[in-house]
Amino acid sequence: MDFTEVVRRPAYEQVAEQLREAILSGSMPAGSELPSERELTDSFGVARTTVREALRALQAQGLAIADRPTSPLRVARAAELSAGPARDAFVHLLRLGAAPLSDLVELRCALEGAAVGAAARQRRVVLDDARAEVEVMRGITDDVEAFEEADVRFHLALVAASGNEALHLVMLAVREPVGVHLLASLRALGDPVPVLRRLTREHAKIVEAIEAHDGTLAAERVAAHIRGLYKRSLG
Amino acid sequence: MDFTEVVRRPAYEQVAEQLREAILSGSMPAGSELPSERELTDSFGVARTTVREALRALQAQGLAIADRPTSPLRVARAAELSAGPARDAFVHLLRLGAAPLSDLVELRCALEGAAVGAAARQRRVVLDDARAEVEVMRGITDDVEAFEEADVRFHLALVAASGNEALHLVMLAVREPVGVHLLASLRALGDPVPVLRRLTREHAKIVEAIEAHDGTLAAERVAAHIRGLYKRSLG
DNA sequence: GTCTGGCAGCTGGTCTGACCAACAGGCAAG
DNA sequence: CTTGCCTGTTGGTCAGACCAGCTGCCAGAC
Repeated sequence: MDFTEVVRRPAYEQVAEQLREAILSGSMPAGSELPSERELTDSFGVARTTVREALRALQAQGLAIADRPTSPLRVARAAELSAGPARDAFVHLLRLGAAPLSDLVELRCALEGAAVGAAARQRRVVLDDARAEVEVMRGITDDVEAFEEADVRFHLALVAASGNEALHLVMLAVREPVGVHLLASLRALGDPVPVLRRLTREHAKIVEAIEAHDGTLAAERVAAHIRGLYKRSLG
Repeated sequence: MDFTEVVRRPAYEQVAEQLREAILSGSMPAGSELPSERELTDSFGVARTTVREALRALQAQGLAIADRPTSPLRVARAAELSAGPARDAFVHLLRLGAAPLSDLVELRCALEGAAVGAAARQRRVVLDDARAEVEVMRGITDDVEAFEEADVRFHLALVAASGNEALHLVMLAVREPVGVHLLASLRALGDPVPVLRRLTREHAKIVEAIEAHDGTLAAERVAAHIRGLYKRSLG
């Protein structure tokens, strides 16, 4: 006889599973409201506490969203999913992974290199946001905090221009821990002005390469730019 | 007067937030057990139902894990995060249509390209695992399932050879959602034998390039290999 | 001595029933 | 037509209870 191990799945998990499948399969349209907790209690034949635990799980995964507290949950739309918990998953991953800064920088180079390559391949690239941030940076002289913020927006705009949501997601997650170190490096500079000027020029050059649809050149420039940024931190 | 909107955060969310921060900050080491629900009830001064809702959220995010049902929760390890919620995030993204498969393939190219590049730069590369998998694939004729499994191990070995933990973690998450489509493509083949042969040769060529410390060539070969794999799926 | 059985005290899983605050709608008095 | 109240619904929270499964201890049987 070969017996098979007994499986015990908690009720809240089964409830969550069914709801999850209903959402992902599209039988509950994005944006529509979920049934009230008391209704679900009847539908599944479990107590409200059980239903609530299932809902908390769905909420944490970003498949269900509460616009305001105390308002009924809605099925998440695609865009909301990537903006919220999906990004958190990678933020948590990188924080718990405790990867050294050099690894994160390497990862960032790979992501952004691929992003600008993809952006350059597009027939019509939307780079308005990126260009706008370059202008912002041109207007900054020695305010490293403001510069760093513009820098974040610039690089995210680059990745957004690629139109690749997966790249964008991971980029969002990796940008944060790495940005902290950048800011520290900039702050440690005696005279930040020439450095900020140089970085701004590099940004402009990257945009130029993408506009010229030269993906290889753009990728090279991005990689050089990023590695240069963290050279000091990495020693 | 400029008033600021009143913020109301549910108790379960605040409990989850505190626990999450404790986990991510490392004050609860990975693998260690969380306090029992009744202890947390006392610590936070809330009812057990509230604590449980917070725990369900952490569990859904993958930060807390129950080995068996009815066993106390433990703090997750990084690898478990990439295998769990981060992977699910991609799966949900795909199913909800927030990102096409081609985006994930593109991401995978970027990650693996960077990985083999980094591996080639190392003075002494450890490619034994990758080579072993190539041998396994050489021994397979038409068993696509076994081939796919060896393929997974091969590509993970490549990324592991780069020594970059961040790349590895993200790769773990993206590999499976993408692998499902690969398997479907292979199954759809009338005669898989010549295809598997070709893929095996490509794998061997990639290993060769890394051993020759030619990162550029290795990256090119990896990218071509991966894109070729999914050409059918992408149409 | 070792092994067995059973008890006691944990844990998580679930339920019941209750109360409150916030919101939406209807309805009546101004 | 507005104001204001009343009511029913929703989510948020609580207290208390019970069960099932696990763990460790200890006494009795061999």
